[in-house]
Amino acid sequence: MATKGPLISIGPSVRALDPWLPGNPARGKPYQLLSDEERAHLATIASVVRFKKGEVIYSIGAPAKTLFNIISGVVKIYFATAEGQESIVAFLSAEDMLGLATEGKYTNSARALTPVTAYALPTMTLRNKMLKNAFIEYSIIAKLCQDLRVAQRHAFLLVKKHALTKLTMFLQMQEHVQATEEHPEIYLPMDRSDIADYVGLSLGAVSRGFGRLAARGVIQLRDRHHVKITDRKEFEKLAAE
Amino acid sequence: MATKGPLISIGPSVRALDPWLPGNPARGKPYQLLSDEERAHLATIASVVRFKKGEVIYSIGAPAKTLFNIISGVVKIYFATAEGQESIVAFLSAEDMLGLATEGKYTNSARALTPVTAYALPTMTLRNKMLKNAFIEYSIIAKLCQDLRVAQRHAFLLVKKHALTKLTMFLQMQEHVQATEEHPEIYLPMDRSDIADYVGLSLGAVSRGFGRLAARGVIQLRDRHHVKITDRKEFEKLAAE
DNA sequence: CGATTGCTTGAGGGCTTTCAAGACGTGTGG
DNA sequence: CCACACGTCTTGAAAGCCCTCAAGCAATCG
Repeated sequence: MATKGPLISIGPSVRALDPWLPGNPARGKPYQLLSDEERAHLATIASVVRFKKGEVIYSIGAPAKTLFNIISGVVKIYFATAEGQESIVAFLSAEDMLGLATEGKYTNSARALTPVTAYALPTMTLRNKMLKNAFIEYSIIAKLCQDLRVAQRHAFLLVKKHALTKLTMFLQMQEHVQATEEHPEIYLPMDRSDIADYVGLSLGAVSRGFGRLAARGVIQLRDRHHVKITDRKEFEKLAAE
Repeated sequence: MATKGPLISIGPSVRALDPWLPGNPARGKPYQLLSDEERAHLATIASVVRFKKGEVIYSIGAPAKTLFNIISGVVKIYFATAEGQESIVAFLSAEDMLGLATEGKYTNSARALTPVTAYALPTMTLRNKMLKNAFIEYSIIAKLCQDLRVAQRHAFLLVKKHALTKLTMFLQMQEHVQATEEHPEIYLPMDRSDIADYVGLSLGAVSRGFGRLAARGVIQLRDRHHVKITDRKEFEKLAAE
């Protein structure tokens, strides 16, 4: 975070892989698609907003006046059914965009899981900018392709039948997004209930699942939010079902 | 299909809802985002290709030299695990785009479920065109937002626990995409096995599920590929879980 | 018209879900 | 700083649903 501070302060950040260009500067890792000038340009129409832990950022159906670009913190995107059940679509963090809309209305809801700082971009201003600046658009296309792949992987996870497979795949995804390797511990900002809603299990099954993984020596739980993988071989095997 | 023929012959088609513009010419239905000139322009770099029923259109990991835009027919997009299990990501038909890639490699596989006709657009040419033409890009952004919403709805379906809920939601989605109302029958081009792979059930559970729905009088099966909803109330209730 | 593929239906087993009670942790107020 | 109270998590037992395996049946294709 601290190392990214100065970079992010330039303006909104869109980090992704180019859908079509083979090979890239960062050897397989998402990289910044916007130039410093473009980011500074976007910064002129953006404002910085903050949300407290647990605060609702926007609700499904509300007028989508704003597109958000996360600077720091973690956000969950979710659907809420009338019966109070909620299905979590994604967990987003720094450099992700949120505020997916259709015809000017948000198509899902968002809530801060930790204190969140973000750029708020007025959609209509942004839309006008985009229609004149192909580079900004291209970066958004790349990001959307990325989001689509993540969503497909999520669906792939949800199809799995065994709780341990779902959980290990979930941990894989979290580990992957926290690209800070050399840091052998995975941080889980969300609570058990959120994990359950994301992987499609009951709260109890998630709890039992972590317990079984720990008992087998596959993972180690420092506390409820910090996991370390202690048997990589078995871990990968479970994730591959 | 026949009615769309002449329109489509103009060139590639991108039909979607504008993410941010509230209200639209077609009152809530996806509409053509490209002008006739832009479509004709894209047609100059596109070629028309055909695939037989069951034919593989592209495979995961292969160089993504082509982006496809379906003219007619139905395609399934899927992941295949090493163990032969496959998870279906989406069913696509006329006016949809396929060929999602990352760094020049396809990130999933595609197969024709029916005979398919499509425009083939060379990705590198298209990429260059896009970086110069913001309107083409904007239409692709709108389409990607649409795809993302569909993917999220798919995930929402996959979380459901009961077979009947999954099946009725699936039928709802099919009914919705075949916007040809006044036509009280839903056409299912895919086989039971594909449905199973899409909704995350076993083949047997899908078969039993359709059987139970028919027995309850909720649906009526003319044959394996044609369903009619006979009890809308109960149908909606099941879909809402 | 025959053969292959896809679909239906059956029975048993396993895993997760539910429902519920108790342990843990955290945050607040005294 | 401690104690309490609330929310979160863990753990337990019974029940339900779907999965697996398998055999018989329909439908499609050559």
